[in-house]
Amino acid sequence: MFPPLNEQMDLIRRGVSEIIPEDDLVKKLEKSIKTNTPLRVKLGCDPSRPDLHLGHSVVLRKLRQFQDLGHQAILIIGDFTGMIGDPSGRNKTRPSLTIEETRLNGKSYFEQATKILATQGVRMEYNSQWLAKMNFSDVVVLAGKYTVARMLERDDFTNRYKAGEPISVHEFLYPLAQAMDSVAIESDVELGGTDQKFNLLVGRDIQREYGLEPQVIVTTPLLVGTDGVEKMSKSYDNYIGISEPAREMYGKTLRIPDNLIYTYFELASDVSNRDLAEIKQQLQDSSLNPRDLKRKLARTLVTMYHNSEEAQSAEAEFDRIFIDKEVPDVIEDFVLGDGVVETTVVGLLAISKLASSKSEARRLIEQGGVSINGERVTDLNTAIPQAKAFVVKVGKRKFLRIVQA
RNA sequence: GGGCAGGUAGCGAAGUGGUUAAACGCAUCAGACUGUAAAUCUGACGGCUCACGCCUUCGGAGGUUCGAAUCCUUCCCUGCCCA
Repeated sequence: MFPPLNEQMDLIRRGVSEIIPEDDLVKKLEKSIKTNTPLRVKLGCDPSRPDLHLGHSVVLRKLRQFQDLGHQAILIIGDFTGMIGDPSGRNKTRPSLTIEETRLNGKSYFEQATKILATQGVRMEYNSQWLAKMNFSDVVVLAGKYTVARMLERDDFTNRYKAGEPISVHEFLYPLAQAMDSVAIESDVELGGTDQKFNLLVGRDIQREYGLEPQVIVTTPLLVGTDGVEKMSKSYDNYIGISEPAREMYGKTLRIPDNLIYTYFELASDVSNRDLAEIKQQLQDSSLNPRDLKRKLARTLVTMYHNSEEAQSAEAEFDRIFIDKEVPDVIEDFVLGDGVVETTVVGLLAISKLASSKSEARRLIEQGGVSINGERVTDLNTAIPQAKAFVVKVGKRKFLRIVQA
């Protein structure tokens, strides 16, 4: 039923940052093969941000590999923890979510995750199932199993503490709550990004405290965002969402810095190791224009999350707009109603939301960022054309067809 | 409980009575250059106005003053130290 140990280890090791401890994983796999029992592989999901991007895909793809090897994937939707808020400290007061919201987000998360996972084999659990049932004495007992000094080992806490930034007491409860998830489902392996290492390790300790065999932790590298600096994250707006339209996905991919090309192929795509080596070679000896590799990457990603026809069409569209400087084949319409009294382009940009205010609209025109039917608007007083329909372009890639009623 | 230091635009950070819509950096946006990218350069970066200008901002609320981000009162929040 299960592939041989070496084969499993080869696949699991690929593209991971750390396996802690690797020996234990070997033992667990051996036992799994011997007893013909799949390992329970856990991945925690934060339902407060239900939009998955390529950064999430790295660890999800790792989970998928475990599935492919015959193991049991368990997605934990952190609805309980999501209700309390986020401990990362970066987003100060994230509004607490209601049960309904977390459920909804959890569902959406699952739907997106199944673009990567093998749907039929996934088990999904909401952690409120067990966390919400704990009473205060349960929590006290749990909290008694860990020390403040050990909590402060976490990078995030240490840094904030040294920087004099606030750390709320309940934040210490997060790793513990997450650890209880591992206790509840008796996970054999827990996956996470490298930034989750501390939390995952706490899971081992707490499982041991509750008389369980500690889970093995497998961390995957954090994918750098399209800015080439920060980790990919929605709050930095440097992400490529896996549910984005093909054209968005294609365009965003083509805009990543060159030095990310290899990493994206390695962590976010399915290209074989041999192809990876070739790509690395081509990037090093410049035998191929990086642009061509980037186009290949973009096609690959769009194909993964959509299909090859969409990828072709996205590429054609991109060339049309940015190379041939033409108008996209599909442009959203904006209907100017009868009651609208706007007569200048400035007003038009503002009401059509192409600019956030009239001031910004003026700014855009002054800086040469606005054109109508391909002609750059240079005068702030330019009136709206009389034509029934015309195309307004703002910046490099915002288009809108204005239709006059 | 006591003492001290703070809360300024998306972020970081100047500014301690008028010439400050508020230096500077980052981020962002537009333009040039390119490969569409990076790097670089230029410009913009609260709102309303063609413009002179006007209006709203410096944790909240009051107050002093011709005039406050800057002074006073009070409330809220954060960090540090002492107990």
